[in-house]
Amino acid sequence: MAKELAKNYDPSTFEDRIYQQWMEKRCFHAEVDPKKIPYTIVIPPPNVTGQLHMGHALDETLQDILIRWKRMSGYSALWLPGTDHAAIATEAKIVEAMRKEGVTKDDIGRDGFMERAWAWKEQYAGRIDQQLMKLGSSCDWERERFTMDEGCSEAVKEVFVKYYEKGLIYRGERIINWCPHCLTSISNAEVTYEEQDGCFWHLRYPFADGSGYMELATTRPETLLGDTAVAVNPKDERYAHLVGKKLILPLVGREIPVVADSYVDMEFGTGVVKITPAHDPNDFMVGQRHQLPVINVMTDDAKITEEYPDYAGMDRYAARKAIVADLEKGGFLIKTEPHVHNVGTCYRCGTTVEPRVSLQWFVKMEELAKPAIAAVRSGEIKFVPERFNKLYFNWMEDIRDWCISRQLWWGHRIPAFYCDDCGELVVTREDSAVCPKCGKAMRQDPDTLDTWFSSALWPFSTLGWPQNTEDLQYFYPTDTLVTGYDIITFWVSRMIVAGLEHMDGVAPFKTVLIHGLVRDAQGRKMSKSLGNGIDPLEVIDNYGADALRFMLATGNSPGNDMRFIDDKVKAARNFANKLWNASRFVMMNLPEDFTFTGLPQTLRMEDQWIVSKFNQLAKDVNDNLDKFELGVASAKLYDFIWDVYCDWYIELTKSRLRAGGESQEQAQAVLVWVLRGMLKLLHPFMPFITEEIWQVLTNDESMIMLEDFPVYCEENDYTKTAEDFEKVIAAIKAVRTIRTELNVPNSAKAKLYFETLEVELFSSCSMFFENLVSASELEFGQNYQFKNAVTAVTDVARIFIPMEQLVDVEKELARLAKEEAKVRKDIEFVQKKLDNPGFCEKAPAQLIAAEREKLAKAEEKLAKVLQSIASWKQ
RNA sequence: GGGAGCAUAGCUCAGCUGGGAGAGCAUCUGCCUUACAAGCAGAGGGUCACAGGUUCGAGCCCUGUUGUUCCCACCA
Repeated sequence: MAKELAKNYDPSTFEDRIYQQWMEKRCFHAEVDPKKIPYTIVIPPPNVTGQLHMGHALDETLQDILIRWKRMSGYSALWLPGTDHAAIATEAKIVEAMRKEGVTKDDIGRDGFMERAWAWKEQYAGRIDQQLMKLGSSCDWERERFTMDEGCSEAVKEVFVKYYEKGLIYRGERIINWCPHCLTSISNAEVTYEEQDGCFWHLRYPFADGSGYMELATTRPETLLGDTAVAVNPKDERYAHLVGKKLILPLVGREIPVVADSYVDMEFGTGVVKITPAHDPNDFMVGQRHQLPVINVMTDDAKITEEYPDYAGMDRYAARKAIVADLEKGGFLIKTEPHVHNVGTCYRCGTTVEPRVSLQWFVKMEELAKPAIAAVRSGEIKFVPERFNKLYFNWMEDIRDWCISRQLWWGHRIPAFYCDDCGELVVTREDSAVCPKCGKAMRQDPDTLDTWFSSALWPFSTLGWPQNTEDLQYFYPTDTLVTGYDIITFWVSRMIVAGLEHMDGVAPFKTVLIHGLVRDAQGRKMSKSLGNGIDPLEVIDNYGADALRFMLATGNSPGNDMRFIDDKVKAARNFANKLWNASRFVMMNLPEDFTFTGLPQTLRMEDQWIVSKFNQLAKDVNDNLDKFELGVASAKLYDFIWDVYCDWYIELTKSRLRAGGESQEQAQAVLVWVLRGMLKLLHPFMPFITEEIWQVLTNDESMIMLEDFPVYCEENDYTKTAEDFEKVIAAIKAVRTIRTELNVPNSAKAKLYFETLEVELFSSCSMFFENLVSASELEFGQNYQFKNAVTAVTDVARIFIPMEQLVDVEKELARLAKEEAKVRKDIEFVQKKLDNPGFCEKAPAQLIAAEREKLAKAEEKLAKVLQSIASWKQ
């Protein structure tokens, strides 16, 4: 062989080189694998919160495994990378433009905005690229450049205008969280709730007709100024007769109605709620349902407006005091009691958030959601695992209109223009607009769109839509989406909606593979504030990309969270090391001029056994990948490579490799055949090491990445021989156990005496007993009578190992007694089952037959054990 | 308050449509057996959270309980 594997497995010596080769040979590009059957995979956008480094590694790994598998299986696999590469690019462009115009962060009024934006651009995006590379992700780089193009913005404008023209987008009032200190709106995620001590003021609101009053309680008496109704539950019999009556609002004197709304909790307080649509999100919704006026009583900095001279200019807390005092004076206050409640505060300055009505853009979701629900219900789109359907349906069936405007400085700007003179509104694809009424230049809406608005378009916007490109026609719909369950509602559902709406009712993908989150060793979410995030690049430096990939793919099931535990990566690295050394062993035992020509014409029993086992493995791996059971597939590979190939087959061939002649050549060919197959099956999971070994092993221009993926094939099925050979393995194990238990050193050879009907089988395998259990010789006979021999018993054989000097009679009898008890327990168990008439009547015939066979075997074994015991007692 | 997940060996987790509980790590015992001590050969270790139910048969299906995590909505 011209090349050799290094003595030690050190991924850092070849991972970068291998990746460069993939790039140079353009393995990631479509032309390598002509468009036969499209198979595209989607990747989720990197979340801008920037906490999911390891989450990314998981996404990328799972996708890449599927892609490599599909590609090797003869499909054209393509990975369209994340949208927010585009978002990040957009952000950076905006920042750049602002810099040019001399806009500073003071002008923007946002903490560290510039810094953050640039940090993302320069570090975050860059790190993602680095990570993709180090993980060996088979991303199509040319396509990625495309997503970073302006095409996305065009798609966004197109969709916005289309929705608007169809009446699916509207501008409306909505309650948002407003920070009176920072003078900005803040998103729900930026509100932190904390428990605060407050009061519960019980008030009475008199009826307009003077017929008494209604009692209610509030924690925010100052909002009374904006009350426009009082609500009770429609089922509440206490108040049913009062619905529709008018009340006089204390201190203000305004007439307000009593309305019935199911939002009211009958059990809580008096069951009566004052409704202040302008200053409470729930009240706002009640107000909408009952067409109540919205009366804003506060200014931007949370002071009472001019409309209420008595309190004008007072801070909300000062106003609260004044109003409570006035209520008491007027006899409207019944009582005050202490009350602890959750109050939203601004995460930045800690100021209590004031809900505030403002004009926002919305997408009407109800109609759009219907086909999206149907697509999942009909099975056109499948969630894996299926239980995530529920999450999706819960969200979609209870959907609210989607507020898409954000008061942020980055992102796609809303393509709406206002005329400052006449108030005219124009929505257009153009970058500027002139007022159609007064001909003046119009002002663009300063708000930007929710990130998910553009992300929702991702499956087609990245393919060139709204142009009807060749790529779009060919690659839409994509095939599989791989993402975490935490963004099903944000992203997945909206992609489905947008896909159906804009692509003639064709859903954007067929399968959504949902994975869990990667948590830290204590099971906590990785987060910046906790500082418990683990950097995948560091892990790769320590253990190699293959180890990280394998660890992420194995040992967990779809949709469940996993903990990141260093020892698990170490175990994966050890596995890689095992494969490395096994490969090295095989290559060391090949002649200089070895050429691989497939399996030899004739196969010995152990060859048929391994070939048959491998055949089954190929089937299992494919089947499980088909079901997206990546964890099962990788576990099967692990077991086969470590236990079957390394610990058994290689050991079995060692003597043949020394023997020379035909047997040696056969063994070499089979070793290489199985090794090549294993490497291919493992390649999606551990791309670097398999590629490196492959190239050294084949020593030609081929790349494993472009090889065909092994599949089950009929002619490699030797189930019968394999079963026979398992009997030999069982016997070897039995002898081994005994020798180890008795602490017999390997150097102590002993003759083995077999009592069995399978003389031919065992005698043909005598070599294995010599090599693996230090047998000096095998002898076959009947009714052996040994005074000082231990007995290894299997279903089909009794094997005597005479070693007088080493054997303690008492101990051996104890051991045999234990064995007897075990077998008897087995027999009893099966017997009980077979004695049960219900079992025999109702269980499948196949199972009953299997149980009978089991019983027969156990009884045979028992007889053998008893025989041994008897011989000792003589 | 609504919904969902999880509960299996000391630890981390598998266990696919119900047919005698598995892996890795850790522990114990032997091995430097010429690919591998990041290894080899063995061993011990589980009332599958608890209580009922369905079934010939339940870790798996149903009901309830407890603990735990997450998502959504948040109490005037």
